[in-house]
Amino acid sequence: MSQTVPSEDVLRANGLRVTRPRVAVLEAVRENPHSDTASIIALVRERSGEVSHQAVYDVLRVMTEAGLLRHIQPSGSVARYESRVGDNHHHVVCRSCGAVADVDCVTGAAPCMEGSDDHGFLIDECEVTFWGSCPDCRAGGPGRNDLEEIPPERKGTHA
Amino acid sequence: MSQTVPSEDVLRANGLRVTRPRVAVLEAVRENPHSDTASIIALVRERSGEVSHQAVYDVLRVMTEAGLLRHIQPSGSVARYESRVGDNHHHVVCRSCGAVADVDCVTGAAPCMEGSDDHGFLIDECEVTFWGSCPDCRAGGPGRNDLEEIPPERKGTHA
DNA sequence: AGAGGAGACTTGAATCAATCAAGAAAAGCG
DNA sequence: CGCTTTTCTTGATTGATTCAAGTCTCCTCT
Repeated sequence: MSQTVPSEDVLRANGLRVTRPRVAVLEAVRENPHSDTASIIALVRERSGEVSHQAVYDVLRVMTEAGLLRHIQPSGSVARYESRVGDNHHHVVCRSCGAVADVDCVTGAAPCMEGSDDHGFLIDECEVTFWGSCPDCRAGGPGRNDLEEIPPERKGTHA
Repeated sequence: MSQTVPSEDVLRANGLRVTRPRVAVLEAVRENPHSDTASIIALVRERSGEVSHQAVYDVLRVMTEAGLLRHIQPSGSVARYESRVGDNHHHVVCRSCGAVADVDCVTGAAPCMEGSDDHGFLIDECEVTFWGSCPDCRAGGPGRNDLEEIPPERKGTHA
């Protein structure tokens, strides 16, 4: 896996300068996929001492534009980042605690591009988000955060 | 279509009190699908005189919980609402101007529920967002807003 | 029809993610 | 080794959304 390539090399290979904040952000996201910005800032500071929040925002934007990171933002959530890019995967989000997990899309190569009328849009990406409850929340288990229950806006869609 | 049912009746039928702000919000969203909250506030005030922004937020939340409205929020966008609920439709969003259009999902009844490993999540909804450019933006036409080009975070997904 | 009470609205302040701006620091080049 | 450009820091600001307290009004029950 490319996960073993040192972050410094990844940065250089993508034409990005190697700085302490950048290395720290990349490693934080690699090790903690789907983290939000606040968590990433905390992780970066643990790892690398004081770094301004602005630097983290800048780094996340630059690395996302470079294709090193992917930015996701389920409804009602703040921005989250992951280092798994370039493949064909989607996400499942827990309505109760906001937990996110990856879902490979196995239904053929382009299952969702078969939508009917595209209204003349030129489509380049299909993003799929599954909503439900995670194992911990269903069990009322330890992983359950005391977030407000996120209302299922329209249950039964596709089910 | 149910579009012809008076908004007052729709509210009553769903156990919601009939008030001036509620009627105005429902009609505004019916006539302007995919509007954001600020636009809805403006439309409501045109239609019905001064109404507090808080009232509009409250009404939108209550009507969404009641299943009368659906709330969508593509990455990087503010909350948007539509009155088309209960069916199996998705959205295509323009990266340049943010325009949203409806897309029926015709690939069988539950095309996207066939994701592989669901990590133990109990899934109740599958939300699909297509990203691309709308006809106006491709033409550089009059519909083009001067929004910053939203970077395609990972082009080619599913295409 | 009128009163009571729960629910809805208004006003005004607060929160919080995210962005903007200007100057200081440092990465990488020659 | 110094220069130039990019990046980082500091501090302020924006803007959507939420919170809180008080007033109003829709609906029901008599």
